[in-house]
Amino acid sequence: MTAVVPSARAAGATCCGLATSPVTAEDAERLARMFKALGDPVRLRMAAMIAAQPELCVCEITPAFDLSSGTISHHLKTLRDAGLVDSERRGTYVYYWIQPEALGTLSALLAVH
Amino acid sequence: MTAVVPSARAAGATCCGLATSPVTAEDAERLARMFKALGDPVRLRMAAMIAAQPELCVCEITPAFDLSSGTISHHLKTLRDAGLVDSERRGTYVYYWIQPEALGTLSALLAVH
DNA sequence: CGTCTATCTTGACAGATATCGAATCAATGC
DNA sequence: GCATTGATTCGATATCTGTCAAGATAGACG
Repeated sequence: MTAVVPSARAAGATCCGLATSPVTAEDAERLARMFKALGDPVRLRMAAMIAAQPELCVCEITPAFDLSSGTISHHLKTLRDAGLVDSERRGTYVYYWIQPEALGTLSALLAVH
Repeated sequence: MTAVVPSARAAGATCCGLATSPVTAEDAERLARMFKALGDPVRLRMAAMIAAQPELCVCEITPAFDLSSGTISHHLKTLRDAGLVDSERRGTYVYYWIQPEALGTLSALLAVH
């Protein structure tokens, strides 16, 4: 509770996509699920790793964390269920990649304008 | 697990700020807390309401939800602790406003480029 | 000061979540 | 077919979270 008055507030301006998008109760459910998926440090780092490559094998994600393979799978499923990534098995390995549209939706929602 | 190959993947390109930002374990903690704060439908709608106004009285937020005032306070505190909003008491009422820089940080992180 | 109103805090609790280890499933290769 | 390796699913558990009801605070105003 600082006493500082942010510029956007002083200017009387609204700040971002959030302000103008129709965030109905249903929209909120779907969007909140995406934000929630990014709302865990492990999943956020996973998403960052995946976003940095065209696609990434689970076998490369697993050793980057000090977690059981079951837990890794669980987190990846959460990201996939939220629509932030998609995956495909190719032979022995499973590959994950980012869904840029989903990230773009969230980015636009938060973008200051 | 669709068989569709997203364009960004086919192009072999990375997709967003997430891909290039140094998301260390500490960064991830702080950023994940912000995403987590938006990861609840009630809080996301609250943030949207607040973002749509220069500032907003709790007395206007409360009646928009079918929740006890205690729960409303709890959610607002979560948003404030994450750095997404700030607040100030002015006489009888408490006003909340958005912290645009925080939203901007998250937006940039997800922005496709 | 006492009371009323708005907001926040506390205590309790049901339901969700992160995690592990074990079991299962999918491909590969012998 | 069987054993091996990579990944997911399942069962159990400890912790976290959203919620309410009740109590505590902060101002406003007689």
